[in-house]
Amino acid sequence: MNVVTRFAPSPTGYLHVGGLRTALYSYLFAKQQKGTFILRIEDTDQTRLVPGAVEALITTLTTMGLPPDKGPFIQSERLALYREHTQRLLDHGHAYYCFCSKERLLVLREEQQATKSPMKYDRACLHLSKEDIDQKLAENVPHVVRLLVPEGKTTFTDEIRGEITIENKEVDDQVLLKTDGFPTYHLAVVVDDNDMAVTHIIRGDEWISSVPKHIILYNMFGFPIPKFAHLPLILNPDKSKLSKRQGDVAVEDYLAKGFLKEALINFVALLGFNPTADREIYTLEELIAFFDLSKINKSGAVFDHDKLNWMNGMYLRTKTTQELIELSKPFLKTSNVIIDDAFFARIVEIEKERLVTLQELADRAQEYSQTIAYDASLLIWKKADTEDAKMHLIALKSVIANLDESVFSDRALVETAIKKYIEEGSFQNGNVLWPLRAALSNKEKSPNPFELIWMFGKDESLKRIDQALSLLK
RNA sequence: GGCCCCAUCGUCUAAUGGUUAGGACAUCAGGUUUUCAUCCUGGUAACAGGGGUUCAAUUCCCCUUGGGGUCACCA
Repeated sequence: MNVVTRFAPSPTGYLHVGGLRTALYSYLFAKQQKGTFILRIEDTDQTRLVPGAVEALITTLTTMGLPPDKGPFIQSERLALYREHTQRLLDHGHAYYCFCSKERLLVLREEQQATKSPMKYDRACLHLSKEDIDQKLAENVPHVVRLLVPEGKTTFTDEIRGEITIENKEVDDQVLLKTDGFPTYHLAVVVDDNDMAVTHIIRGDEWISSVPKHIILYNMFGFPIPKFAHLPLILNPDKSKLSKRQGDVAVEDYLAKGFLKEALINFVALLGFNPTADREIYTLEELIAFFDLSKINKSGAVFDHDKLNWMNGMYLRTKTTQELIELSKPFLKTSNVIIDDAFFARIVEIEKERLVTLQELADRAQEYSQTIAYDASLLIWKKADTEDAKMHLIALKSVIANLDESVFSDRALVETAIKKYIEEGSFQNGNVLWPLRAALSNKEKSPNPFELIWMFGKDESLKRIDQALSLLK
């Protein structure tokens, strides 16, 4: 049997990280089984249309390396299909018209809440006479079509959780077709998954309780029932369902902050699944090879930003300088950093190993291309004094001024030259290197002075030392 | 509240009817180093509780507790 999975988000305008993982797992499984990965847009709620959302979704999915094999199928373009199926249900008495107003439903719900009885539709419209119904229909009274949930219970086997049974009396007579003629999720999802021959429904845990409605529909239509795999939720640090209120949830936001798609994919893949338990870093290809629905965890996973940061740093460090330059271009642009290519290349080379995101590269570029305001006290090493710092900086000025340009081709050569000065004078490293580094960076923490000299070049280095010296009176 | 689901270090997780319960992130302490980062070494840290079953339970069963999800003409 040809495996078909689908990712079926509603078009909210961005891709939620939970959605990313759902899409990823669906993609991994389809690829591993040599099957088909479908994208379907669930836009049956006309009150929540977001312009451009479909395009944004496809763009993000594609840049994340998860392009669908088929689709996008747009539910709002398939209304006839849903109506047709609704009619079938009506004809067989599996569904019924409901003319109840929203006000009545609201009152009903409040009553049920007050009396602590089950929150279900009371089937007031189920026993309407044929004449009544025809008349209301003829008068265009607003109405919906509801599923007539049969008695009994519904059992299904989830690929991740095993057998689950829910009493049908717990299931509401779900609205299938809304007043506006659009289907609800429950109708559309069943009709479409069948129509598209989806074999494995991989989706979030929050859908588990509505599976009975779907199974009931599958049975009423006589459709074969697909496999279900409900993924554990991705959680906030407080263990609630990952939400906007507690940080970024949009994949686009992470991308914009300078997280790499590889890191995001890798990180999210490990939320609820552990391919081999002997390492943390996996390529997409490896994930495809190792993916196993039965090995997915049952419990929710907290989204740990610290680990994402670490992982992004790991991926960043595997990139070549040239790759990092390319990757950081959009960040330089949005941060309005104009910088010389060769200078930026050196910044990348040096900052590479202390990077967490690409945005930081743009930040560093900005800092290093600005003239700095000095904090004179920073120039003095804790074990030395002003006179000492001044003496060394003056001496170093001439050391650097006399360096051949060829020395600047290699960080190690710069280091050798400076170290030679230290050796010949039998100085302490700190006496020389601290003021030098501080003069160049005016930062308490920074790359070492050799790297800074190499990065800034002779002129800028001398200029910065001069500036520092002018403060040491 | 009804129903459903879940339960190993702070977090992500591995393993097993008999193990010193392993790894990673975070954290702490050392080493390297002028500082930071990297890197190296080491440490702290978990089987929610109670009953069973068993020669033996973290592992299997039950209960409790805790957490989560869901109860829309939203998905």
